[in-house]
Amino acid sequence: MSGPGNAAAPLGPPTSALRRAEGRAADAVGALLVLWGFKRQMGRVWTVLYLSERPLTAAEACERLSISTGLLSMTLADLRSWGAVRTVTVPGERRERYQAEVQVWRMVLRVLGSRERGALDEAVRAFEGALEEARASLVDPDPAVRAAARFRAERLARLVAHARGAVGLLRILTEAIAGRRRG
Amino acid sequence: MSGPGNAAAPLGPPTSALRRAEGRAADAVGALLVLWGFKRQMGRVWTVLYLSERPLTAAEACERLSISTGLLSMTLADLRSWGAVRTVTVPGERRERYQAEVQVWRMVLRVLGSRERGALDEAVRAFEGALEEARASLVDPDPAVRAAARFRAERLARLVAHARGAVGLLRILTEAIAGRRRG
DNA sequence: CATATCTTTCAGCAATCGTTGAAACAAGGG
DNA sequence: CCCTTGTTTCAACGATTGCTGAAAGATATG
Repeated sequence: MSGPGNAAAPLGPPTSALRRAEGRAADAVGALLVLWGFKRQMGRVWTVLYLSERPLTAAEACERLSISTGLLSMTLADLRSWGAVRTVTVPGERRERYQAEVQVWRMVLRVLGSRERGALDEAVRAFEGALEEARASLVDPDPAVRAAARFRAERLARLVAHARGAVGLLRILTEAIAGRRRG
Repeated sequence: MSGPGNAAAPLGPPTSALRRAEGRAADAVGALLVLWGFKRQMGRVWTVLYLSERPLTAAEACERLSISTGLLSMTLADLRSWGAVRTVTVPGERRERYQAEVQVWRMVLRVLGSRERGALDEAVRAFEGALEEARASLVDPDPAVRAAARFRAERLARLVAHARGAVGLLRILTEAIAGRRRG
């Protein structure tokens, strides 16, 4: 009991064009996720699972991606927290297997609907706080300060409006596509 | 000739509630941009300019943000390359002044329309390349390999479709809001 | 052309982030 | 209960990124 592929299912070809294809796709998704402020490995791991016809074990995924089990474990935790990967337990099997969420749009929108939503909410709070402080200067003895306060209050109000607008747009998008079939 | 505020216009209050408000808003925007894979200082610099009733000099911006002129210069280069900041030259003035793009939506969409567009195009190319390689294995002597190739080819095709769909959605969004007034 | 003022570039340091390998932890099976 | 197998956590290290200060590059002025 040592080879990477064992009992349960005949493993794919150890090194081949298919592996290269997997690697390319995985790196492409990884790069996309990095651009969007996520971790590269989240994209790579998800992709390898997505391109597998059956749930993979940790060892298999590590081997295909050339990463340590520690990193894989942490990355899987991230992915599960976004609902991008599910853990599958085969009845008589000891080790767990991991399976990619295949409904891509739904997954992406769920992330937008929570991560971006949270960030935007926080931004709104910050803008509103800043707006409060700016308004406090509307009654400053110095007229120049009052004028500056007016201007900043107006711009801060616009920032609040924009952030609120983005939240609204986000809600529309997520709700619109929430009630659909297929991913 | 040394104080941060000089001739041209009476400078705002050196330290005040308004400055705190600016700082809060700047940090909030910075955090948002980081989340989206940009540099924090891009958000901070843009915000300070956006909240100023007149274009600021480099020295003023550095002072408000507590960053070096070197960093400011690099950040301004980034911002200009995205069209988020304009350089303004006052007639008899030696030093330049910087002014924020105030049409926020337009600005955001221009960025999405180029940065994300480029990244997605690259992803599409990678997926298509991977798909080619997978298809090469469709004629493998080993039936198991052929089956694996079929599965991967199908999934890769979906990835291509999704990426293309995203590009399309992006184009719709940008074109839809490109022909609008206000930012 | 020399000088003064402002901007950009960049080598080097600082801080952050990513990754491994090993230890701790969990969950059966003898 | 111990041993085996599998998973998670985490300290330490390495790579990447961010920032500064100083030097080089511009540009106007005398």
